[in-house]
Amino acid sequence: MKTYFVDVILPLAIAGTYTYRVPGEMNEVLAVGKRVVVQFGKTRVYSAVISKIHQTPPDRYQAKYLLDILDEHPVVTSEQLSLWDWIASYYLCQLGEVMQAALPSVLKLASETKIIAEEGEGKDRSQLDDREFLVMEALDLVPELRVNDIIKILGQKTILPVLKTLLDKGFIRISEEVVERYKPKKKTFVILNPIFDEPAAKKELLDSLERAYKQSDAVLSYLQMARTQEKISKAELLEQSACGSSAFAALVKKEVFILEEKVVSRLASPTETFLVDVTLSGIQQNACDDIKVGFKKKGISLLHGVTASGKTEIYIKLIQEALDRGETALYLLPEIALTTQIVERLRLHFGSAIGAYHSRLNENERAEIWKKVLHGEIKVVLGARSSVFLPFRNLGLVVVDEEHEVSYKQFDPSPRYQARDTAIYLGALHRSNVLLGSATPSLESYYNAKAGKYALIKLDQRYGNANLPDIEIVNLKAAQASSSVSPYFTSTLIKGIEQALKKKEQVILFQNRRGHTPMLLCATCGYSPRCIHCDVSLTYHKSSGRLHCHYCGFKESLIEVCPACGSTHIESKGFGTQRIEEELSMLLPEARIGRLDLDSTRTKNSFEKILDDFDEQRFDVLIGTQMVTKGLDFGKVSLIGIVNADSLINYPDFRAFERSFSMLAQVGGRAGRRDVQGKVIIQAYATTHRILEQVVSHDYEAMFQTEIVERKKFLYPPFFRLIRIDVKHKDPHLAADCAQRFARELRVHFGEQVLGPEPPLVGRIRNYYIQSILLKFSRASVSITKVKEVLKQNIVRYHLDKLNKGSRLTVDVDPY
DNA sequence: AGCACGCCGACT
DNA sequence: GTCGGCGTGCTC
Repeated sequence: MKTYFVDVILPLAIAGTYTYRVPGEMNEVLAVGKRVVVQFGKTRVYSAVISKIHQTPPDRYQAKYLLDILDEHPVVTSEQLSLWDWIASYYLCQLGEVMQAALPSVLKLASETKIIAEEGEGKDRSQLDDREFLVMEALDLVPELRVNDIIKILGQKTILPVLKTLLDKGFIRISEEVVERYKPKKKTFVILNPIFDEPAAKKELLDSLERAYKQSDAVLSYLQMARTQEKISKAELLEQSACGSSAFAALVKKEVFILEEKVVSRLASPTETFLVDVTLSGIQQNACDDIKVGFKKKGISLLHGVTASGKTEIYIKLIQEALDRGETALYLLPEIALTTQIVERLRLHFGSAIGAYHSRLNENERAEIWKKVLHGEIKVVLGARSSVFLPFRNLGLVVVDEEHEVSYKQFDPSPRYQARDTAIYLGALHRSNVLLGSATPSLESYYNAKAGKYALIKLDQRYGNANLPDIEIVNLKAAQASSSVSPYFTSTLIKGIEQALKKKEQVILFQNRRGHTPMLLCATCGYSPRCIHCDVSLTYHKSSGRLHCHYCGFKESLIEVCPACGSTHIESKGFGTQRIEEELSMLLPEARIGRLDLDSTRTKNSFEKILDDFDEQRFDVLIGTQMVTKGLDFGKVSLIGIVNADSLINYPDFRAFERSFSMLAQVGGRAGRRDVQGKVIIQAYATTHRILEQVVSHDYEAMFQTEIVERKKFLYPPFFRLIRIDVKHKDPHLAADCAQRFARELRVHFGEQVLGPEPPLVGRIRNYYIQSILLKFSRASVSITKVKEVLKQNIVRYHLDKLNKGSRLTVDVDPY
């Protein structure tokens, strides 16, 4: 018999794979992509994924045996394993971290250590001490104990020495059991015993129940329900009839009803496929044809279509065509754009073939989607960032909508992957077509398209010929004048809101800052309250009446008196959505106002609730952060107000102008859909800023041309690749020392391409001081694979150096 | 990531 | 003295 070994990926942030020996009896069922149970270290048991099967025994150590194989069929496909490999090497992270991000945690398993009394009665317990005796006594009562139970019994935390001696003396046994946490949801269904099928038998039954009112009602309700539905669940029947659970139990005992347990789906019951044919307008059809030509020529097409130009219909058409060819499709959207609106719209076309995958699903729902995609029951995935990790088969089309969205980049935790770029790689793996879509493409993608890497398709007419909104810029200086009613609102914006309300139209106000007052400042000494864990000033939140840190969540009560100088003269600087809401309700008391930001959408369905209420005009003005910019389609919005555009433009980041343009263009696009001519009012101090001018003239091309020149001049993407390395330490000096040393080390290889270290904008988060090193490599002249190889070696060496202990390194490839 | 091992302060 | 604190190093 052959002896096999397997390399497995563990769900840990550990370098490389680990090799285990396969017990002969498992040889037959071995397969790459199956989950296995392995012991790792002395006590821990994990579920790992087989990445390779071979016959080479490791020479440096004795491999442990696999404990078990969990799956009958692989749950991870070979394409997924290739994708994991690519992510780990491209984004410089561990395979195990990718696995963590990819697999729903239900498919990873929990190990539970159980303690069982060793067989063999009558052992002499007199040699045991009190603690050991207590454990044994507890084991007399229950067959097994878990570590946590023993901690409770003994009332102390370190119980392992106790267990160890018990183990050595042969009193107990330890069983590591891996528990599969995914439990299919089961429902109990009721069937009337077939012996009552005949009408005569039914009558007899009901007669016999004449005196049992509740029981007869249950039967009658059942018969009525059976007319309209195929299956009747116990819960439904009990709800419909006057029958209580004891009366019901009696019927079951008499075998009038027969119970049946069935596995049901946790996912909302899908409506059947409608197969509504999408009819595209002539312009849409042309774009669609061009996209397909682009697929043939380049494999990737970029659809640059202005807001409301009907991109979604084109996506639906292309997805339908992929399905007709027997292929599957992935439709990626940013998290906040994934509303029930869009899911329902696609469900109308694709019925049960569609599955939505996003952060609001619970773990069991995720696992269910995973399995359905794997088995081909779901053919279209509509999902956020992490849906690139699903086990697609025969993937024919990948659509990345709003491809410019920065939220496609995961920042924390590792893997710090860019889902758009990962989707492109995924597409290449499956040889599927990739379509990127946006009203304001990222400079990177647009540059790639212009350079001939992607096909470029434009759609510059709004659907149904709706006009582009009229954009006006007003100077905030006017609001600062003494005669003004408010420092935040110009009279132009206030009048605009009043007019819209008069016409029963709706208004969206955009302020890219949550909270109430971002900064409090003592007018006497200049003191401002800061977070005790991070280097940021605290934001006042009116709802809680406290000061919040937006980085670590720290909260502190509001100060009335300056703790530094005792002055009571404390001024507020800056303003967030809460302040705008407050101010507006004073200026226009009759307006009904709603707010959409991270704070108002904390609870499960609040996001959808606010949007629904707004859509049904239960309030007139929606104030929000960038959440309001995403793919929402409200027919009655005629005015969009940007409360302060400077805060966007002045953000210290090389993408600030690009991001400002797309945000403003996107918010603006919410105005005047369908039949209303939209208006956008932008308030700013820097009214002549070129970005604002480009927004007014809806001139993406001009924005692209000016920005791309800057990017080239200052060595930024798309011409240069960036890698950001953060060195973190609890001690500020050691953070600086470690970073300096590492930068010096890197300069040996990369010279001038290494910038820094320097403290980032927020120099301390959660009590860790940060120093950033930035690497810039020319795309044209540097092999990034080689760079990453060298970088990897240096990172390994960094961790070996004793001088660096206590510090942490994070690497962010293509940072945003 | 855990968890053992090891070395140090503060209490039954 | 031991308990339990955290720092360090290893896991096929």
